[in-house]
Amino acid sequence: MNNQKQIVDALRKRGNKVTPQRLVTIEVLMTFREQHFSVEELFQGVKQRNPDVGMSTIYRTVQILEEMGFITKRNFDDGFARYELCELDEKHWHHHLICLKCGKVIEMQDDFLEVLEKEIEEKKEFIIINHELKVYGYCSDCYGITKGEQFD
Amino acid sequence: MNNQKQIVDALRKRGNKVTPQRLVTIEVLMTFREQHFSVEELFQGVKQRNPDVGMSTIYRTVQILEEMGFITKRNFDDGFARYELCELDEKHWHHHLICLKCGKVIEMQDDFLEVLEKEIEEKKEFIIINHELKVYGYCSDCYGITKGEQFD
DNA sequence: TTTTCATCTGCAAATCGTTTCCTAACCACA
DNA sequence: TGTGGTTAGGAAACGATTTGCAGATGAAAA
Repeated sequence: MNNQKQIVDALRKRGNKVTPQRLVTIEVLMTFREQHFSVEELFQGVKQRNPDVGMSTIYRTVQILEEMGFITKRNFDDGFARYELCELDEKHWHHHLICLKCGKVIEMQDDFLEVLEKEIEEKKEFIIINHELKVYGYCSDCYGITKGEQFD
Repeated sequence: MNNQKQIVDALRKRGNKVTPQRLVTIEVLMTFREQHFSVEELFQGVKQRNPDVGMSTIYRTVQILEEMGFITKRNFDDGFARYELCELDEKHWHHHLICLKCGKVIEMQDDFLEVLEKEIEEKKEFIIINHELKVYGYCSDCYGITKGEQFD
C-alpha cells in the first residue's frame, strides 16, 4: 500500500522535483484508490484544490508516475486511458469482469493463473512479468434486463 | 473458417450493399488471416488493388465487419486499433503473449480458462461471453539480449 | 542565505488516429 | 429500367494526448 510520502521520496530519488502541483495530484490520487480514473477525472479533482493547475501538467505527472510503477494504465475501450493505483502487496494483478451492456467493471482477485503461467514459461520460452485478464459478459443487473434478448 | 462468399452473403442479408470497394477490402482481409492488422495496413493492401478507394471507406467497412462479428478489435498499445479475423471453429479466443522489449505478439491456444470461467459464473453471477488474456514479458530472443539487465 | 541550473509549469498550438459531413454515384429489389 | 436507400470520396471536424516555448521554481551546492 503506497502512501504519499513514499511517492514523494521516490520522485526526489529519481531526480524529479516535488512541486505543489504534483503534491496535490498525488493527494487526489490517494482518494482514487480502488478506482479506474481517467486523466480528466484526476484533473477535475486537482482543480478543485488548486484551480491554476494546467491539464498538461497532470498528463506529465501521470506519465512519470506510470514510469515509476505507482499507477498502471488500463484500457476499457471507453475512449480514454484509465489508470489505477498499484498496490505493492498485490502479488499478481487482479482481473476485470466487464459488462457489455452497462460497462460496469467488476474486479476479481484470483491467483488461479499461476498454474497457467508455469505452463507458458515452459512451453513457450517466455519470461512472464505480468498478465491481464478481461472477461466480457453480462452482470447480474443486466442479465435480468436482457433476458430473452439475443446477446449477439 | 470464414470465406469471402460467406461475408458477402451476410452483408446482403443485413441490408448492406456489396460494392467493389468492399469486395477488394474483404479480399485483402483474407490475406491477413492469422495477423493483427491495423486499418492503415488494410488500406495499403486495398490501395494496391484499387488506388481510388478512400481511407474513410475502409474505416466504415471495418466497422461493419466488426459489428457483424467477422473481425475483432484488439489493442496492443501501439497507437492504433488492430483487428484480426475471427475463426468460426474457434471455441474460445486465443491468448496473446506480448514481449515488452520488441513488441512481438505470440499467439497461444488454450482452453485452460474454462475452469476459471465456471468459477466466475458461479461466484460472481456473471454471464461470460468472451475473455481476453494478455501476458506481458520477454520472448526468448529478447531474454537472451536483456539477460543481466534489470527488467523494471 | 544566495547562487545556480536543470526541471517544471501553463498555455497555445500541433499531433494523429478516427469520425463525420456533404453531394454525387451506385447497388439491388421490384 | 426505375426508384430509393446505402455508399463513396475528400475534406473538414473531433478529441484525447503531446509538444514547444519562455518564464518560474525546486533543491543541491556554495
